[in-house]
Amino acid sequence: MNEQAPINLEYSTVENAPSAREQEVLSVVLDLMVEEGDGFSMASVAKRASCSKETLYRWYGDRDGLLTSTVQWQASKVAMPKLDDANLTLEAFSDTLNEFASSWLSVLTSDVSIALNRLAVAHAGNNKSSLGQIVLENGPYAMRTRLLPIFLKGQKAGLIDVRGDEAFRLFFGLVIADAQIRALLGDDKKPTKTEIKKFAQSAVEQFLKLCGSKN
Amino acid sequence: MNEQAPINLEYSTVENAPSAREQEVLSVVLDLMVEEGDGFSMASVAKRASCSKETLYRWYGDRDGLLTSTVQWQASKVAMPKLDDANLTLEAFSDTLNEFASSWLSVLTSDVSIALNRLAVAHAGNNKSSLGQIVLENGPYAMRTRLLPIFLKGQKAGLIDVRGDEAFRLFFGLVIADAQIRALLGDDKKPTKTEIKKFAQSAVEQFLKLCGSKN
DNA sequence: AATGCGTAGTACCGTACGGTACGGTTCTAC
DNA sequence: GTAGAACCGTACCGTACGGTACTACGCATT
Repeated sequence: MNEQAPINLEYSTVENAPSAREQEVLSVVLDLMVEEGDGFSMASVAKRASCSKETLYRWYGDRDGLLTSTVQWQASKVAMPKLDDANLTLEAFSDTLNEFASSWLSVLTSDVSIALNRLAVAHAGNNKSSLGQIVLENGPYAMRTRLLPIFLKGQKAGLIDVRGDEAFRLFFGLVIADAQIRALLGDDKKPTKTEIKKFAQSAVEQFLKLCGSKN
Repeated sequence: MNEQAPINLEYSTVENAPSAREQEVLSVVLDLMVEEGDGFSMASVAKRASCSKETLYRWYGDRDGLLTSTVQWQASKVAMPKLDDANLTLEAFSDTLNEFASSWLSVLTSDVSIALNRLAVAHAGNNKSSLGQIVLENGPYAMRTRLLPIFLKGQKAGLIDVRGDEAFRLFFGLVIADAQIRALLGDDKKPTKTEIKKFAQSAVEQFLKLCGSKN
């Protein structure tokens, strides 16, 4: 999914990590999602992955299970970014936020993330599966979980002054703004690398201006 | 699946306001969208609207035509907010933005809006229809078109100092933040009326703090 | 060599749904 | 009053797809 993973329990144990062959299958599913959205059939997966439908059903139970495994696998692939350490300068704090924001925007506007989020949004609408919840937990919630400690460090270092949940909402808004929903709706004007850099930098500046405890 | 709809010309012209009977049908479609997402069938529409499927196909050509008409009808219902007039005080400007923000957040987190956006996002993924474009134009783009004149007036009155497109992105982010995507993904923690008020007020404050030309 | 497991490939089944056809009824215009 | 259109209700058709069953084959262990 668009973001990283506070690791999925089913895959957090060693023996549940997908094998190489399974990863081939899941990778095919991701490709098909990007190409065709939710419309791809089990047969198309089997054909492109050179496996039988029976195998798909034995491994994943049903279509929803396959989708769920794919989403969780993708979530598990995003690496956890390392935080910065003890004595924190405004410079380092700002840089960390900046890098985080850039990476976040890049991921959210990537083809895979868009396809995954579209799928999750669609499934959240047909009360058919829990993909919406899964993406929600591995997307916005995970980002929040990751950012809060950073904000906390910034606050302890006296660099910002704001409650954590407000800080997250503010940071999300400044960084992402309308980029994600526009991408999901099919806006073809996707931000370029340089625009992303610019957005991120601007967002961090604004964030610090609003939350900075300089005054 | 089906390619082309023999689009009813009466609905493609300007004076295409749906009749009362048609509004009954479209209203049923909206209800079913909220209840079942994209999953409802033409038969279910016909049954609940007490009309025949043949009528649906005669009026709308195909399923996509029905969805398109519904989306456009819903879009046409959103009233244009009136701008404020000539000599502009900071107070009035701020109030206008505040009301706009509240209303915007309310709409975006309403059941109907969520259902429509889910549908549009899903269809933007299955390159099957142009619903994504339609919602994009009647959603973010329309909001932008509506806000830009307001920003311009504020700028001419010396209340803010920022380029229009940047102002829109900033305002969107501050007001909406993660509310819409969370709602689309099925987050059950929808903002209450009072939270919306608070978010809007806070967003406008922050907007003015960042764009205010007082310094 | 024989046995057995896992899987590819494919044929098959049931169902749901988009779209059409048609008989019967109501509304409208002349 | 009558013709014709619109419309309701329903039966029907074709197809696509989820899911299952079955066969054949590769490969390992014995």
